[in-house]
Amino acid sequence: MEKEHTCVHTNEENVDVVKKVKELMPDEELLYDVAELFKVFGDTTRVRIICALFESEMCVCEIADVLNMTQSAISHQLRVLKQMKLVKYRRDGKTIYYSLADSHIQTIFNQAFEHIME
Amino acid sequence: MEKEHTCVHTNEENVDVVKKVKELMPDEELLYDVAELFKVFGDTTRVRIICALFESEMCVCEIADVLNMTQSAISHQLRVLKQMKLVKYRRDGKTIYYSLADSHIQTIFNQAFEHIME
DNA sequence: TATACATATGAACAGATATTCATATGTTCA
DNA sequence: TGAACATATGAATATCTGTTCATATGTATA
Repeated sequence: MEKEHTCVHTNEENVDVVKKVKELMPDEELLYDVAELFKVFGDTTRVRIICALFESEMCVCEIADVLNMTQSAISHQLRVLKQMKLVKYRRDGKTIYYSLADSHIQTIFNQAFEHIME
Repeated sequence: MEKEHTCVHTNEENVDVVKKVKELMPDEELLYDVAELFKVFGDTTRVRIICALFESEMCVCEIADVLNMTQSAISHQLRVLKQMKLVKYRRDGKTIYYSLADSHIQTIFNQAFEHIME
């Protein structure tokens, strides 16, 4: 059984609008994943890490230096970025170099910058 | 005075990398604003609202119906979207119709979908 | 193999945030 | 003007999340 409508409005002619939009909505799972992805972008530290990596691949301690933050804090955030497949890494001796994994990221950020500029 | 370096690494030849990236980083304020914008996208309810509005302008109660949520919850989130200038609205009698304010939003979401699809 | 270096991780605390409930504001129409 | 409808909002609560601190893991070198 359906939940009752929130207003009279949707009980009349516009029922089809609601119905149509419901049908056109992407899968719940995809919507959830999108929100999860943006959640990762929704933190100043991670945004700064990503913007730093736009310029050059770097090791954890270099990133920490650029952002003037703790190695631990950076490492925790890199883990999040790694889980989301937003960064990749390569090992060179003791050092691990991180870089961006995906070209979509740049596009997304550019659009975000443009939205803010307006 | 500068904070000490996190590792030996950055005390040697790569100091310039750190220095160069530091210079190229966007302003702190812009980075903060970007994070704030993505924070807004980082919630399932708001993502669902936005995706619903991709299809058609709707009033608050219609959105509530589409998402099967409380009018109050939707109204709170619309306020957030309004503050970020992501939605605009028009009044028609008692009813207020919301729609998306910006074409960048669609681009950002499309790129996000593409990233997830991979 | 012992030591130093680079990175990762677990637990804990503090701060942020989404929903609910109750109610206020604003609009239409009889 | 009063009743009904549509939307907005304040306070409270429960949940989530980022940093710190301590420490563990992994690698190179003397």
